[in-house]
Amino acid sequence: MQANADRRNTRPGLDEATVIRAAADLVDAEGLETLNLAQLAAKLKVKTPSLYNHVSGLDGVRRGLAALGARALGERLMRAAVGKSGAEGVFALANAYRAYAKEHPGLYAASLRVPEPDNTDLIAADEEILGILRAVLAPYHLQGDALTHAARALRSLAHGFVSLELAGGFGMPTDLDASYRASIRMLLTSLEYGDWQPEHPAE
Amino acid sequence: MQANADRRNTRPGLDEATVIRAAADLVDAEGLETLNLAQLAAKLKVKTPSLYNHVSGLDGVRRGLAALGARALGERLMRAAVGKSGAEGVFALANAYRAYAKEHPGLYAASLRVPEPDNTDLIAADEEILGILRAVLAPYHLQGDALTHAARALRSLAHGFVSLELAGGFGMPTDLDASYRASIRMLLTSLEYGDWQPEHPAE
DNA sequence: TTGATAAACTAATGTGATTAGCTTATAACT
DNA sequence: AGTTATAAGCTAATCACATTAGTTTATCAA
Repeated sequence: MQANADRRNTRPGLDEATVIRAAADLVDAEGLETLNLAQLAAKLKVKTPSLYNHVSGLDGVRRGLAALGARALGERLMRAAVGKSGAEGVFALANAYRAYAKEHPGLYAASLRVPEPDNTDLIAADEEILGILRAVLAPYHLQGDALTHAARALRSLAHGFVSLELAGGFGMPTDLDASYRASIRMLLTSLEYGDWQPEHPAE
Repeated sequence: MQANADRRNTRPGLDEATVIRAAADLVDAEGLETLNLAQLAAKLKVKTPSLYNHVSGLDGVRRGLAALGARALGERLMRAAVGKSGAEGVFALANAYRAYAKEHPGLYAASLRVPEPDNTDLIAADEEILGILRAVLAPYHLQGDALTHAARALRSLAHGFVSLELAGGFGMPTDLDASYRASIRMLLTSLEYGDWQPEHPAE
């Protein structure tokens, strides 16, 4: 029973994590939409039905990708933001967000699906991302719901920019790095200026 | 030749616009991902292969949806922004953007695909949207690339917020309308404050 | 009335997901 | 060492859907 606690399985067998990781490589290289089990099985040197021993079909793979993608993004943001505060922290966060999405476009897209209530991994990872944003914004001493509003604005801006960039939605050739920097700076200016809140903090 | 100019065709025949419109209804009701030709054909009381007389398969439908969606969004924005300027115009635009995306989630999502160079309708519609944004931001007298940066920031914020909202990406229950309003106001505050530009306008 | 055209249809093919049921390597236990 | 249960793999079959080929037929122009 507990004999297997300290030993690697010698069978060339797969497990769920391996399948999901392989799928992640595929979607980053080929796109999320064209993901299919035949290609995934071939990459793992296995026949398609064998995958069902480890994941619940194609949708199970997608659920796993969502959780993995959100977790990886969270780790990346955490690493970028640790030890930084204020404007420096916000810029570091925003740059890490964009860099991650561009390095892992398929996995990033996969993480944006509506979370099923039973996908607790995904939900937890989403909450951690939100927590990091809030932590970086903490120095601005936002009152009440203002911190939530600001965190949502920052996430929306980062996600929206990257998502439009990847979708080719910015027609013009004007430098995208400069636009992103400027966009983040606009948000920061408001936070520093402090006068954007409708219901002004009581005191 | 010109005998048909003033008369409706009595055959129950379809045309491309009718097919795309029916597809638009479907994707708004059922989602973009699950769109399929069998369902679309059934809705039009026709067998699946008959659709190929009017559109180039499923991908042709998707291309048509992208163009229709972008055009409809542009019209909506235009109607919302006409006659308004400054902060009022920006809010009207942002609210119209969000309302449109929530009323037509499938069509909105369809409009975000990477535009093929030959999809001139889509490209033109995208440019018109950008033009409306720039027009509404004109009163802020932004110099050089700053107008482009601001337009991109506004689009990114609106798209990002709505897209995350539709994807269930905001876990918390805090009022979404208030967050959206606050996010837009942050952008506006920067525009009015004016001090967010790195390369400050020369004069 | 007749012939051309376009739009519909049926039939067939291919890809991909999924399920059922069989086979066998591995690990636990004698 | 031998036995057995389990889990992981496999083949075969089914179903849904997209797409193409080839046929039929309604409409329009002569």
